[in-house]
Amino acid sequence: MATKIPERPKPTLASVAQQAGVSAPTVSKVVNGREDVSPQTRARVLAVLEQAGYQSPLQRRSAGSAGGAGTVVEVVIDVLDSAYMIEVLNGILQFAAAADVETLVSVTGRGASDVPSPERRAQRMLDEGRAGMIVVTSAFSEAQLQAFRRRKIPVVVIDPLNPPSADVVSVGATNWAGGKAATEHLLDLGHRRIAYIGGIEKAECNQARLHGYMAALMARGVTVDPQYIVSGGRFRRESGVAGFQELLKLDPLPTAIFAGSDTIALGVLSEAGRHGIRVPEDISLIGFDGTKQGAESVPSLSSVAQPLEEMGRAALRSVLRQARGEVLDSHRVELATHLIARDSTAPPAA
Amino acid sequence: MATKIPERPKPTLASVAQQAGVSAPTVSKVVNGREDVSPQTRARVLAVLEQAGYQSPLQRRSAGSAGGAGTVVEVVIDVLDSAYMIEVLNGILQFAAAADVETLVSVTGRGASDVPSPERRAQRMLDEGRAGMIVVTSAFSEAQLQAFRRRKIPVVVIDPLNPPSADVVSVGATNWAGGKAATEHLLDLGHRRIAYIGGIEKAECNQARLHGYMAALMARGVTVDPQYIVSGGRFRRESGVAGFQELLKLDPLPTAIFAGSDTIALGVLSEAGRHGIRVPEDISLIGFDGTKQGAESVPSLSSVAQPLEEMGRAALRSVLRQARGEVLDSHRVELATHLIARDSTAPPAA
DNA sequence: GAGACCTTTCGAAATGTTTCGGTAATCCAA
DNA sequence: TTGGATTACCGAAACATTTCGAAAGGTCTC
Repeated sequence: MATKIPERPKPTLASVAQQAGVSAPTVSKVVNGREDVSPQTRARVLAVLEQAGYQSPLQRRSAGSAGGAGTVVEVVIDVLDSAYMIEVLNGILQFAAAADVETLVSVTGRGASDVPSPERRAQRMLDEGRAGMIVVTSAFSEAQLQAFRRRKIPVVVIDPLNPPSADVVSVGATNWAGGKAATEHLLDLGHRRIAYIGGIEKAECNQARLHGYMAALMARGVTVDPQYIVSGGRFRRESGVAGFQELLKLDPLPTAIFAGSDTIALGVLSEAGRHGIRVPEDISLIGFDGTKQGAESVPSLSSVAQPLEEMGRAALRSVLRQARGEVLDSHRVELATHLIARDSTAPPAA
Repeated sequence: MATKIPERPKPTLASVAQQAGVSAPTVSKVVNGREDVSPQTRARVLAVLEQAGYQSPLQRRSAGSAGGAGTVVEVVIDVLDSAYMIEVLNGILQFAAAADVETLVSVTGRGASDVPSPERRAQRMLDEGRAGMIVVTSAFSEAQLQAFRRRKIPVVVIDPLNPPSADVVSVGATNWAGGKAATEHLLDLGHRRIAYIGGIEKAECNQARLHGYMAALMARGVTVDPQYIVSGGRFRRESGVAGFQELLKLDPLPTAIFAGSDTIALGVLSEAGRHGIRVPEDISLIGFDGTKQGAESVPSLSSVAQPLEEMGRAALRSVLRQARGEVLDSHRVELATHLIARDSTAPPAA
C-alpha cells in the first residue's frame, strides 16, 4: 500500500498519562469516573484526553452501534395502573423486543424511595451507557428535561402535560381532531345536550380534546353550556364516577357524555349502572383512547382510538434515531386518531 | 491475630490457566463467554474453574452489594396483556423503586426478533452485571432455567408451569386452598351444579385450583361431573367466551361457574350478556386472581384474590437475597389467597 | 495435487483496570 | 505543641482483557 496514512499513533492510556504527567491508573480512573482523583488532576487529565481524542474501549464499542444488542433505553412511567399506560408500555416493549433493545422501566409514582434529581439521573445514564429515555409521566418539568438535553441524552415525551416546545421531542395523537370526531358522532346520532368529563385540566391533550368538543358543537350551532363541562379530574376511573354524580344534579340531564378517557368512561359506566341508568338506552357514552378494556366492557365502549402501541413504538424509534445521531424530521410526532362506534352510543330516547 | 486462616491463595486467572494447561487469555475468554475457544478446551477450563472456585471480578462485585443503587434485575414476561401480568409487574416495579433497584423488562411474546438462547442470555447477564432474573412466562423450560442456575444467576419463577422443583426458586399462591374456597362459597350459596372453566391445562396452578374445586365438591358429597369441567383453554378472555359457549350446550345448565382466572370470568360475563343471561340472577360467577379489572366490572366480580403485587415484591426480594448470597429459607414461597364475595355470586334461582 | 484462500483456535504482547499500600495533609484530643 | 487518627490522593504491582497474528486444518479452484 503506497497510500499509507501518516498514521498518527493511536492514543493509549499510557501516552495520555505521560503527557499529563500522571500514571496510567490515574487516567483510567478519570476515564471511568472513579472518585479518588483530585479535581485539579482530573481537569488536567481531561484536557489531555480531549486534546488527544482518546476513546475508552467501552466508548469505541458503543459508538458504532446504537440500536443493536446491548442498547438500553430507560422508560419512566407514573404508575402502571391505567389501560392507557399499559398499552403504551406494551407498544414500547414489543418494539424493543423486535429491535433487540433492552428497556429499563421505572415508576415514579408512590413508594419511590428517593426520586433522584434529573442531574443525578442523567449522570448515571451516561455512566451506564444508556441510549436514551422515554418519559410517560408528569414527574419531569420542562426545565428538568433540559438537564438531559444539555448532556445530549435523547429524550422523548409521550403526551406531555405542557404544550410541545421546540426543545423537547414528543409523541402524541391528534387530540383536537379526535375530540371533534367524538362530539360529531354524538351530534350525528341526534344528541344536543352533550357533556364533557375531562381529565387533568391543564394537560395539553385534555385541552385539545375539550376544544375539539367545543368546536364541533359550535360548528353545528349548538351552544356550549359550561354546566355540561366537568373538569378538575384526572384520567382515572374515580373522576368518571365523581363527574357523573356531578352531572346527575343538573336538571335537563345530558343525553350523551363524552369522557376524556376510557378509564373515565368506565367509571361513568359503573356509576350509571349503580343508579339504574342504562347505557346507551338512557344515555350515550363515548370515551377516548380506544383501549382493549373499553372494548371488553359491557356494553362495549364507543371511543376515539389513539394508536397507543404505535405511539410507544414511535417514541422508541425516535429515541434510537437520536441516539444514532440522525437528524429528526420533526420534534413533534402526531399520530392519527379514529372513531370506533360500538355499543355505548345510540340515538337519544324520544 | 493468632487465629489467622491458613489462607489458601485466592485463585487468579493465571493460576487457573496454568492448572488447565492453557494461557491466561484463553481462561479469560471462557469466563466471559467469547466464541473463539474450542468446546474441548472450554470444558477443560470450566472444570478447573469450578474446582478452584474462581470468581470473575464482575461476579465478585455483584456478589458484594446487591440491593443498592446500580443493581439491575431482569424481568421476563410473556405479553403485557392480562390483568394478572400487569399487577404482578406493578408489584415488582413498585418494590424496585422503593429498593432503588432497576428493572429491565422484556417480553417474549410475539415479535421478539430472536429469542436468545438461555446460554446467550445468561452470558450477557453476567457481562452486564445483572443481579438476577424474575420469570413470569412459559418461555423457559425447566432445563433452560438450569442454564442460569449453573452460572449462579439468581432466578425466581412466578407461578411456574411445572410443579416446583427443588432446583428452581418459585413464588406462587395457595391455589388449591383458593380453588376450594371459591367452590365452597358457591356451595354455601346453595349451588350444586358448579362448572369449572380452566386455563392452561398442564399449568401447576390450574391443576391445583381444579383439584381444590373437586375436593370441595367431594367433601360435600356432590359428584364431580366431568361435563362441567371445561379445559384446554388459556388464562384469557377468549377461553372464557369459548368455555361458556361449551357449557351452554349442556342440558341441566350449571347454576354457577368457577373460572380459573378473572380474565376468563370476564369473558364469561360478556358472553353471558350477549346471550341475555343475567349474572348473578341466572347464573353465579366467580373468578380467580382478584384483579382490579374484576372489581371494576359490572356486576363486580367475586373472586379469589391472590396478592399479585405482593407476589411481585416477594419475587424481587428473593432475587436480591440470592444475589447477596443469603441462604433462602425455602425454595418455594406460597402466599395466602382469600375469598372476595362481590356482586357476581348469589343463591341459585329457585 | 499444488496453490490460493478461508476458518478455527490459540497465545504473546499490548492495553486497560483494580487492589492495596504509602505519603502527606488535616483534624483532634491531651 | 505533639502524637495519634483519619482522610484524600496517587501509583506500583497484580490482575484481567483485547488485539492481532501465527499455526493448523480445511475447502475450493485450476
